[in-house]
Amino acid sequence: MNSQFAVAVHTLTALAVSGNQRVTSEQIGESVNTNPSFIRRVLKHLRAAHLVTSRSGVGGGLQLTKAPEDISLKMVYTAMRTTDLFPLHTNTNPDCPVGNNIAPVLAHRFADAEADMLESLAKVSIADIARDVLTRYQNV
Amino acid sequence: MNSQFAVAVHTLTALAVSGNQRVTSEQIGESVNTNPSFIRRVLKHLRAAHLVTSRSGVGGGLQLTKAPEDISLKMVYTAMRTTDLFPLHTNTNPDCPVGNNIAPVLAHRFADAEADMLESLAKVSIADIARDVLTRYQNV
DNA sequence: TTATCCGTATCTAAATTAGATACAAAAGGA
DNA sequence: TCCTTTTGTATCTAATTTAGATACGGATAA
Repeated sequence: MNSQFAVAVHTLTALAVSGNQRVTSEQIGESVNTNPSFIRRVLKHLRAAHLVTSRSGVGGGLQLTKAPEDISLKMVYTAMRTTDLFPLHTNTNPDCPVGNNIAPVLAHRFADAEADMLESLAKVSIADIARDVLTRYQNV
Repeated sequence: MNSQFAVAVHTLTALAVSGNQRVTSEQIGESVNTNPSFIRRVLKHLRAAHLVTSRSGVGGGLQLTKAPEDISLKMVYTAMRTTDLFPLHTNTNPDCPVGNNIAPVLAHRFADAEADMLESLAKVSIADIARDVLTRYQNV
């Protein structure tokens, strides 16, 4: 169960809710209920995608590089993505008409489905998530 | 790498290409390049979804229950699905506004994205895959 | 100079995945 | 009736993935 995409969204949402205050990976870890090291491993991807910046030392921590409205879940998914959404089987039999040709056919169709999924994620921003979370919080 | 969805599509495509002839799990296993037992584990899901029937003994094997045009990749995905497309992290901190409310918010948004992905898969049938495979085969 | 905090590496335990084998039961043919 | 084929399922193992845990050098500010 690879929950890193969910953890990444959680992290960015926590940053959004915190306004412009710096937040440490330890604080995020407390909210996610995991260790700071795991959070920092997730942050590695978010930093590479220029969604957050981080600073060492006293008063350091994390900050969003853009407004929450300008960070879509598509950006987050793309940043965190390490494997295919629909993994292919490999080493199919080249002596079989199906085995020899199925891989590129599936790759193409699966890519289409993944692209459609990304379009769906593109419509949701971290600001949307933060608003949903805060609305739920205030209604309890 | 959970390739069972790909293997399931491969299996159904092989059945479609074989017309109405019965095919054994050993033959499918040769095409996929895996052991018959694994194929039969995949078939368990396809049988439960009424996409194939199987018969023991001499001349036994597998058969589609519908025309390939009437089997969508959405049906196959749904049949094979055992885990969420976007796994959630659990045990988030209930004392944090974000930790206490993020799970249902993400579940809702992720479900939307998964539904859009399924709509995409619904547009592709096993007949489409079989046609693509045979076209590729004949053009080599 | 000291206390934080990040970035990264490493180790471990748990879970998942698929390969391999085995065998009872079903089903058809001799 | 007996034999062969094939399924359905169980079990075991090895490889891989995932996340928890710890550690530590380097950056940063007080």
